[in-house]
Amino acid sequence: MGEIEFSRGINWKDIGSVTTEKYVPREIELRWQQRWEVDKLYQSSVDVTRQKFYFLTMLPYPSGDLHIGHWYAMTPSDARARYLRMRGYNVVFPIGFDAFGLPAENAAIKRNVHPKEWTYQNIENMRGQLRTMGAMWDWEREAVSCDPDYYRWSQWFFLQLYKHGMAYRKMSPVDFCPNCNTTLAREQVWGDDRHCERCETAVVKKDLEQWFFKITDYADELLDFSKLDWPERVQRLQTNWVGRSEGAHVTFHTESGDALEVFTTRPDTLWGATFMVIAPEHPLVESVTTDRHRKAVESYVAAAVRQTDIQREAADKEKTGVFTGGYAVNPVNAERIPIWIADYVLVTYGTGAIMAVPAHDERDFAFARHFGLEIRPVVQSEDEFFEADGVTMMEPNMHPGMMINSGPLTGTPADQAVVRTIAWLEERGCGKGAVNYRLRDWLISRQRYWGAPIPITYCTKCGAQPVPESQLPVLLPDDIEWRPTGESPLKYHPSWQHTACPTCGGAATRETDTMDTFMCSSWYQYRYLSPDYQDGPWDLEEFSYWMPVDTYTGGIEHATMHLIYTRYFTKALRDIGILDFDEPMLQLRNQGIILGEDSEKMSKSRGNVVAPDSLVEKYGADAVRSYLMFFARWDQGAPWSGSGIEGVYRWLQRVWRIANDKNIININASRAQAQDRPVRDLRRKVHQTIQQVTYDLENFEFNTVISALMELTNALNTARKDGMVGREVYLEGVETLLKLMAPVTPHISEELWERLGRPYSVHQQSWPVADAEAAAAEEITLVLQVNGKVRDRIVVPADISADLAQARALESKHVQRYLDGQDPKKVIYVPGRLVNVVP
RNA sequence: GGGGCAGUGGCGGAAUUGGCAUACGCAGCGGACUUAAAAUCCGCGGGGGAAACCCAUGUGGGUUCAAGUCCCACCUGCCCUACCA
Repeated sequence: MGEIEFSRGINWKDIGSVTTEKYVPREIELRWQQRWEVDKLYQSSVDVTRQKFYFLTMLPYPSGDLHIGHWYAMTPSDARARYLRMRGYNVVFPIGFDAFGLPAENAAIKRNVHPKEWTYQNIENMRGQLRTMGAMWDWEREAVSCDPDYYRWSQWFFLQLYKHGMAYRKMSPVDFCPNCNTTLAREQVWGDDRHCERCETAVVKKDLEQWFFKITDYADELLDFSKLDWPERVQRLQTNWVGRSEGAHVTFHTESGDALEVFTTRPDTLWGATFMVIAPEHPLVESVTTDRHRKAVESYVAAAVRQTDIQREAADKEKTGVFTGGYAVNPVNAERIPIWIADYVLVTYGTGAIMAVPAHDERDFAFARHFGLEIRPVVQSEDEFFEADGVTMMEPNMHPGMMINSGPLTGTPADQAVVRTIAWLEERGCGKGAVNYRLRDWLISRQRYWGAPIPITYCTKCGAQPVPESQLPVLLPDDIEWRPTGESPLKYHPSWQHTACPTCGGAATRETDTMDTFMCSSWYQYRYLSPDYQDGPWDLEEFSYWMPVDTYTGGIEHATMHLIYTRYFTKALRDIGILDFDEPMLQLRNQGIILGEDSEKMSKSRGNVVAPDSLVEKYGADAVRSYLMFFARWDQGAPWSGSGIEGVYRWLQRVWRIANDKNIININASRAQAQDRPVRDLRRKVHQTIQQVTYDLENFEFNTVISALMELTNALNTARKDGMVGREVYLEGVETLLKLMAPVTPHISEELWERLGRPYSVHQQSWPVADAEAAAAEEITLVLQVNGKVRDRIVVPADISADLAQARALESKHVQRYLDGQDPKKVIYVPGRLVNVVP
């Protein structure tokens, strides 16, 4: 190891031009981080004379360790926030923790550490790790969702929703994760095997009394993205999630007179309904079933309910079902059609009952063939020359066509079929146009301890009663035993749930379920602005100045969870009158995912996890930050490369050298001596780089920010060696480079800025403005093509006229060779780029 | 089954409005410095060919003076969704 020491010694002796010490990132980074903090450099405050900018990145969950993915999400966002600050905006860039949730409780069960202790320890640890990034967080605004000061307002919002009829309790079949021992929202159940978003265990259905928010009231409004600059992909995911479909509600009647309503998108096929199917859980199962069929029906229903969704929804599963013995009457033609029960009809969608039109629906067709039911075509497609026939048809006809066999509507052309049928139904009062959504109300009850208690009490006399606002927060008790029973541990606390009814004062019990953590993260962007405010969820002065969020960044995995909930939440608060805008976050951008070096998803079990802490230790935060911006398109992500980071580290060392080099002082004495051409070339590069970096930061194209900065560094390095540009111009270049680097690599920029003797702080400088004249090329290389193929290149003045450019092109020997002495048929001139000669 | 995104050197990627394909970097090769190595610096770098040139952006067509970029079909990979009436 002594050899290394020795080699370091040689370094300074041999390279005469280097007269300063080496770049030791950790040393300068720690020093500047402390200085910025002492100076409160990044503390933001309301200033109505300035244009505000609220820049937000999704708040982290305090898992205990800052992952490289956090860095990837946060440092480019920080760079852009810093850039906007230099552009003169009053920027707020807050941070906090989404601190309630299952992992804390699982740690408690596994390692016998209190969830609270586990969470706060992790937060403390992550605060330290976050500080190493050198981001411009305003720590004064930090909010932690498990603080009573925070969840008090989560509970308060619950009460507001409750009072306005937007929160309700209902018994319903819900998704339950047997591993996490809690119910889940529809949004937290993923994949074709219907697994828990967190632990990947297959969910089961349970009938439970649960609390819901009426997000479905906002289904249509959630489809409106006109006020938002959000990625198409997120818009599409949310649109599909809401799943709006237009059609009609049609009321059939059972023979005993019960109304049996169905939803259909194809009312025009009503005359082709040959049977009905209701879900096994449908309320009419009991009454439509005849005694003769009761036994078969009961066993089918019991089996269906026992099955998981996975089994029921297996795509290639053969259709199953059972006849009830009952019949319904088709309102359009008074026909008597049999009522079946089948699990392909879902009780949770539409009305839980369908009219089956096997001639024009794949599922109904398969079912009808399987059970030998009638198939009656009622639509004849224009391109079908054969007679539609239910006995011979091989597959249902899904194509548009003219209505046939449809009584009074026979002959209606395809483009009017649906509209006219609905009008006809409405006239007769047996149906009406309707819209149905896939979206379901947001289930917020969780049978877990580590969450905000739902502020409701149950009184034997008065029923469910909201906890009075003056009694908030309903505190979580600390002394608790964790038993994964499928019920909230709060239920087993000896005294906590017993309380007095707020209405009659009699004995009452508290709701023991806690709230979904997505409730806490639906409004954190508001609390950040005044986290210590006691008289309301926020300080109106801060709120009205900063809101809404101008730019929001985070992962796309939240498209149909957090991002849909927080939009809903804002709209609900607007309608209650608590705030006055429609959307919480105006611009959204998503980062991609970093994979391990083996191109696999990073995981401890694969052993391919990249630890940011050790990278920072080795290369410094600035190198890690710039590498994360450089190595991939930010919105796409890529596999990590351990050797790649060496490249940006080398770049920073080169910057260090060119800015520190004491020869700067001697780089030719004056502008007079400096050579005109190299001066103009260097200045052009400097101003082109300003244009490029500005454009790229505006557009979230961080990888090309770094390559542009590298190119400028290379140009400065060449200029330094050639020694032909003069001190003044060289320094203009170095200073501009440092300012352009400041958002990306805040520490080294600040250090070198100071070493150049410039006034503190580089982060308080204004963003360089490109001089368009300096950036403009004087000479351009004109590409000469014949028939679109490059044959020659000539250097011409940038402002060359079209005529002259074409003339010069035709003079070229290489062009003439292809012309064979003939006049060209056509000559195309693209100014500043090329001449294409077509012979 | 349905929908979407992507495919460019050995690798990550660039090409902003249809106009020089491969910027920037990694890895590699050659050189300088060194007793040697590391570090650093300089240079080379899609494939074929002696050269003129030819061929290359997943494959095959098309539009155009000109296509990585636009259109059609297909292949591969990834993501979302899934009996949604």
